Amino acid sequence: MPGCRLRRMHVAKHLKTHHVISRRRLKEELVKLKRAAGIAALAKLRATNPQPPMATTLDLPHPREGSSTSQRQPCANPSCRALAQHCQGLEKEIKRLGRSNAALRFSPLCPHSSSSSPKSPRRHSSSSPKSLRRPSSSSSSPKSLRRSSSSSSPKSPRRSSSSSPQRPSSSSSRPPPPHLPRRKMRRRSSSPKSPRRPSSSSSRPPPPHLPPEETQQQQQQQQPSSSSSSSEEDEETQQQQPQEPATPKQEAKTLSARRRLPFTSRLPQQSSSSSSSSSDGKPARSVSPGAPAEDTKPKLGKVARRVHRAMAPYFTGKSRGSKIRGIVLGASLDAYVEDYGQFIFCPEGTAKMMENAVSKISRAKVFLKYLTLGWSQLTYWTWEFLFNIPLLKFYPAVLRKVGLAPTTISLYVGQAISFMEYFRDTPPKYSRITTGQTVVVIRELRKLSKDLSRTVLGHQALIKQEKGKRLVAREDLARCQELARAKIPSLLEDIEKAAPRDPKTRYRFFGYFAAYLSSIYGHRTGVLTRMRVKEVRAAIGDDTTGYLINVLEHKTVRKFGTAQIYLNAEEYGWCWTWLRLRSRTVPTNRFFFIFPRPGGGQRHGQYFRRAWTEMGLKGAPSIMDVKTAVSTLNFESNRDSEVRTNLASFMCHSVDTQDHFYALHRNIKRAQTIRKLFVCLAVAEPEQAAAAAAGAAAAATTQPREGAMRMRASTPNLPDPGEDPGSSTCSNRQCRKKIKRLQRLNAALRVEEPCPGSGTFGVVALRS
DNA sequence: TTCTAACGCCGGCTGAGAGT
DNA sequence: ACTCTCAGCCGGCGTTAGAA
Repeated sequence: MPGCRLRRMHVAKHLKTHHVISRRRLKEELVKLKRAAGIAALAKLRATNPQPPMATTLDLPHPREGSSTSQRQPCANPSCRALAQHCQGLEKEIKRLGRSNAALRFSPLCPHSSSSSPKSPRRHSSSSPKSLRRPSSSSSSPKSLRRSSSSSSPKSPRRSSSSSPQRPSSSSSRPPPPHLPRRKMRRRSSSPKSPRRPSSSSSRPPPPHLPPEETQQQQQQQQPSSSSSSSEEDEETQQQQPQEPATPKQEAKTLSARRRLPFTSRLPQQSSSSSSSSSDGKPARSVSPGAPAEDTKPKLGKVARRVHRAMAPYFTGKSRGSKIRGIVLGASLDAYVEDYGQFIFCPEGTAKMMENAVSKISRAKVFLKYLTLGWSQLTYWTWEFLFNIPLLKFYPAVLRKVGLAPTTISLYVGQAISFMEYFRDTPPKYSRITTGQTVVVIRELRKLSKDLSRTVLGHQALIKQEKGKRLVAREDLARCQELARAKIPSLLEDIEKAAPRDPKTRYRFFGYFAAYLSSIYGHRTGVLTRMRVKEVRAAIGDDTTGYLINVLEHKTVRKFGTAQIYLNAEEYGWCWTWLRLRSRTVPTNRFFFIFPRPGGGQRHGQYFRRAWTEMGLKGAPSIMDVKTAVSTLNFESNRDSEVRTNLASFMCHSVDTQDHFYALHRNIKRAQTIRKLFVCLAVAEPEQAAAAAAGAAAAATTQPREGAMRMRASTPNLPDPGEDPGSSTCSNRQCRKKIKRLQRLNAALRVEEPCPGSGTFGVVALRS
């Protein structure tokens, strides 16, 4: 007040002492002071660089305002500045849309401009009322958000879009938000020939997320869409295109992709028709149901297709990696994901584990990106987008559609669960999603994961089947050993003759040495690449007994202890020669094999393949293929379970694992033998059938699982299938009889007679 | 009938090879 | 450098059988 220099806390009380001013003036002054205090508080808050960034721009100089605000300094927070710019863009967009809306409202082609009244019926599932709560707008305060959500009845939930923040959600003057359910109702109620309403759709803001009821309905309505619906949808998506929330610069690279986001995309088959229909305002031409090429592909719901189109750009291109890593979710989400990354990051882990952690973060980003599709970026910070169960259900389907293998899809879902659990335990400060909702999301993801596991099992079987096609032959393994043994000494000589740091000869030696050791022991690549110099130097033994190298760092060290490599004197001599030459290469680490990066697994594999080809052996197997071959030979050659176990253990995996993943002994030959036994069971005399059953049991034990072994252990009278049945000294008469029968049957089956008919072989064999 | 230990299956999760 | 995908252990949980 003029003349008043008093500074005290209770200004309102003090002003009452100024009896000369009117009540009205007093009120005005108080409002001014409150506003100034509020703006000062906002500026103070902005200075702290808050996360999530402030939605209000009240304390910032506004371009349209005059000197009153221009005196204030612009915010130093980059997120706030970006936000302010974004808001400006949106305001422009609103203006532009307002103009086009006004133009269309008075257009003669818009007979339904009045039909967009809020009274139009809407259908909404009431299964998840919380999910129907929509964040209202970008610049609306949290209060307004709550108001809009609470004011809208469950039956008519609505969200004002990011592009029209000023519009009150209950305003009857504006066109209603484009609720797809309503659209569906319209479709049902109107005849297929009814003209569509470009005005309402064009002026409508885009739906910020996929409404659950739509996804459900669309899931149910998988049949080819009618011409009107498809064109309508198409037109709407086209018109909503410019209203997609802005994304940071990294996403600008995928701008073209973003333009194909759900609700912003055109269906490929419909693009031409849509443009024509929207231009002349007539219903689009019908699309032949059989015409689309997509009919031949695995079917996805409409929503899933759209989401797939939005997600696909992140999974395309030569390098699979870089795209999903570059996903930007906005300041609030990115900050949270960063925290999550710090949580899963293992500082003590290997380089590989760190890589895996990076991938895991990226997958969490994919999950978030997926759920945020269609939402305004300015409302991400509420995290309400997470609670979208119907959309969640499409997650595996969309991942499958972008070309991920079942195992990877399972991993994606599993890591989404991990992320959600972290979210449940550490909810972001401003999250509006309740713990109950988080639990529901996790439960849903677990269900998805469980359903996927069935597919994964089938996939694993297929993978193993594929491996069978490229199984390395026993002869090739033997030849590999022979050739590598002959070549390695000369390679070492070459290294000695070559320039000190010449990598060419060195890598050839690595390849041959890896081939040699792998073809003998079938170790994983990691055992060789992680073998340290000191471990080779510390090998146990001497020239007469040979040398044993214990490799400490490998994948299954916890279960099987050190991986062992036994070398004879000559082989160990190669190692010493290499260690002598190794120092000339200026090694950067303490591993026996030197690669640019510690480990260097993939390079090792390349050198191995190169050596394999140089030796003139068949195919181009990986080291894992050789491991598979060695495992298979173990199963085929060793019927003694103890020997098998020992060999498997030396390869640092269990017999079960070997049986499950590696050993390809369940081949056609074995199946043929078993079939013969079945045929015998069917056609032979009861006595012979019993013997055949015993034989079948023996044949089946070529895949001895632990259970089977236990079973045998509990029935000591039965001979081991590997040993000669006749050698059994069982005192049981019945048993001896049985064994003799078995002997006869085995002898009969050994007669390799052609089997022209499916059922005749057994008979012929038995007769013989 | 209930409790408990043993056993085996299967899901979860991590490590690592392969590919780009 | 990063991701995809396969490999493979670990632990939870259901089942079974023996003991109380």
